[in-house]
Amino acid sequence: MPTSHSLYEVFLRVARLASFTAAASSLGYTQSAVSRQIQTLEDEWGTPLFDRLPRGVRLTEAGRILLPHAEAVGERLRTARAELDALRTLGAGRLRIGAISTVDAALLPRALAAFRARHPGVAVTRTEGPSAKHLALLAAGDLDVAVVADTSAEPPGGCTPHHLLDERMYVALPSGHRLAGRTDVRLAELADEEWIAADTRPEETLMHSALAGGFRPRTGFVAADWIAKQGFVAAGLGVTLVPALAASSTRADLALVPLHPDDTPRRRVYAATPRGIAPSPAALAFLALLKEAAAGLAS
Amino acid sequence: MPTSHSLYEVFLRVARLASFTAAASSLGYTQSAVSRQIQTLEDEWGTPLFDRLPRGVRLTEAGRILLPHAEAVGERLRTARAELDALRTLGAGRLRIGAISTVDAALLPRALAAFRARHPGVAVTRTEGPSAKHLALLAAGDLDVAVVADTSAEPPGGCTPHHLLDERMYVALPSGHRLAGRTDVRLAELADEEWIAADTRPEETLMHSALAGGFRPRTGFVAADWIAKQGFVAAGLGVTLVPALAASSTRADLALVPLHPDDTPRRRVYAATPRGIAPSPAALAFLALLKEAAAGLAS
DNA sequence: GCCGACCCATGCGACAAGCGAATGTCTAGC
DNA sequence: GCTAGACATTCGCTTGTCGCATGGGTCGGC
Repeated sequence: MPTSHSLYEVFLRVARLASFTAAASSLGYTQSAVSRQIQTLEDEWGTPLFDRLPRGVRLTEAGRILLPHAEAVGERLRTARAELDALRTLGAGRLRIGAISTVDAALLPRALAAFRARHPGVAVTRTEGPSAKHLALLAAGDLDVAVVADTSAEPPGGCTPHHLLDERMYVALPSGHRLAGRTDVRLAELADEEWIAADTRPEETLMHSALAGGFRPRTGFVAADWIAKQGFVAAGLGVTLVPALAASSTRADLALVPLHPDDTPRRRVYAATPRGIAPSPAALAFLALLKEAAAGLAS
Repeated sequence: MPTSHSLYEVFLRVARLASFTAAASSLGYTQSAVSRQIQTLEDEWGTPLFDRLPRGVRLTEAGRILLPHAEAVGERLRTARAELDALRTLGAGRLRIGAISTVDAALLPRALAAFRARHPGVAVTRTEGPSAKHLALLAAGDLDVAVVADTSAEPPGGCTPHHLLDERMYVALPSGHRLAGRTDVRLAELADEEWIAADTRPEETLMHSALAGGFRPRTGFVAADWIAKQGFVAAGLGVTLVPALAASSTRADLALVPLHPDDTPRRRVYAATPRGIAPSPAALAFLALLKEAAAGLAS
């Protein structure tokens, strides 16, 4: 409720105390102020609300009709205040998260578990998909937080990035591959391989950061799904890139060889929030937990 | 609803139109006024309610929470307005009537019937009893209209009188009484009779206006109820006064002889309303119907 | 790539509303 | 009749609110 009492609060107090003077001192006003506030209210409603008696006031018929409505209004505003307080203290509200699938291995579940434990009142929804789609949803206001990686060189237009971690990249090879035992590998050594990628255009895939070095992969099969990619590689149909976050959840019959650090920059994984508008309390809290989880994974 | 739009109406309009500028022109304000009104509201609630976008505004989480409450408040006030309008046009409200029993013969029923026919929405309650009791109820605010007669000399303190009619008085005699056939009768001729009255003190009874002439009645049996009085008179136990309004509902074995006009002033029957406070619309309408009914009876 | 259109925020001056203090008016009770 | 209590009213003054004009920012067209 507003700190300066509304006309209806004054009305309710006067009705309860049956006196302008008592209501005034009870609300910290002078009697003349209350007198004029009630008069204002009576002008607004076009009818007297109180009978003025020599020993105080009494509700008129019209005032008696208005009374329950004024009480209901006050009650409504009090309820709204309570709900907004709950929102502020993360006892209520909603949080719409979008994330790319590779962060689902450990980063996102960890942050989500912590968030739900601390703020069970917040309704969390989560969507999965590529980075570009989530950034678009974010800009349209249909998402509160997006956890994405810079796959293409696009800067986060319309979004504020919050860096989480840089992850190195691995190459997934069939277990019998000639390079399977290496401690690291250069892209040049893989120039003859066929690559399993999510898109025919390498700019749209995990390869994009490698393109700067002049490397042009030969795209073989196209598979967006993670399981499918692994299947193709295991069957000896090609090789593919694996970000570090997904390394722990690769099938056992694949060999993961780290890419040489000079060949490709680490992939930046970050959370994005809409730019220009203040993140909700829930989004801020979730961001903090994400950074915590990222720090835990990096160590 | 107030003619100057409340902050909540502005809030609702902005939420609906998703634009300060559109809401402003829609409400007859300038954009800056709406901007600052929303800002005031946000200060009051301690949280932003709208995200400012380049192409308008959008509700924040907090605004989305507040929205249904603001709508409910507006709806409540609209309902209250409708009910007060109904009260003004006599489509609702209540009317508490008090009346002495003699007006129940014709005056009150006639007015009541007309009132209920015209204003069926008004809840009418009615109490019966002596004039003094009703005037007290009126002053205490427990009655809207009292239909009374000036039995004792008391002036209507704290009440505004509305004259209805002056009625002449009759003497009720046993049918075999020596004066039963007269066209009128003087009090002096009844000096030896025993009087049936509502009280041992003649000042409190119908006799009071006759006391001014020096007449001192001999009070016999005391009976407040009208049926009882008639019974005593019919049994030859005394005589009693009958006001004109009750004349038509006397039992057939009594003789009614008009009192000589010089002996007693006509009894004033009037409706009283609380003094100093405005009568409700229902009370005013009922007063008018009472006067109509009184005029009809007088003719 | 620059410019104009659109939208919201803000500074400014003017006006009106709201406040407190003091005074007036009415009623009840002694 | 006079005092006490309660609401109405008057008077200055503070405060808030409005309209107008301006500034900052983004989006779309040339």
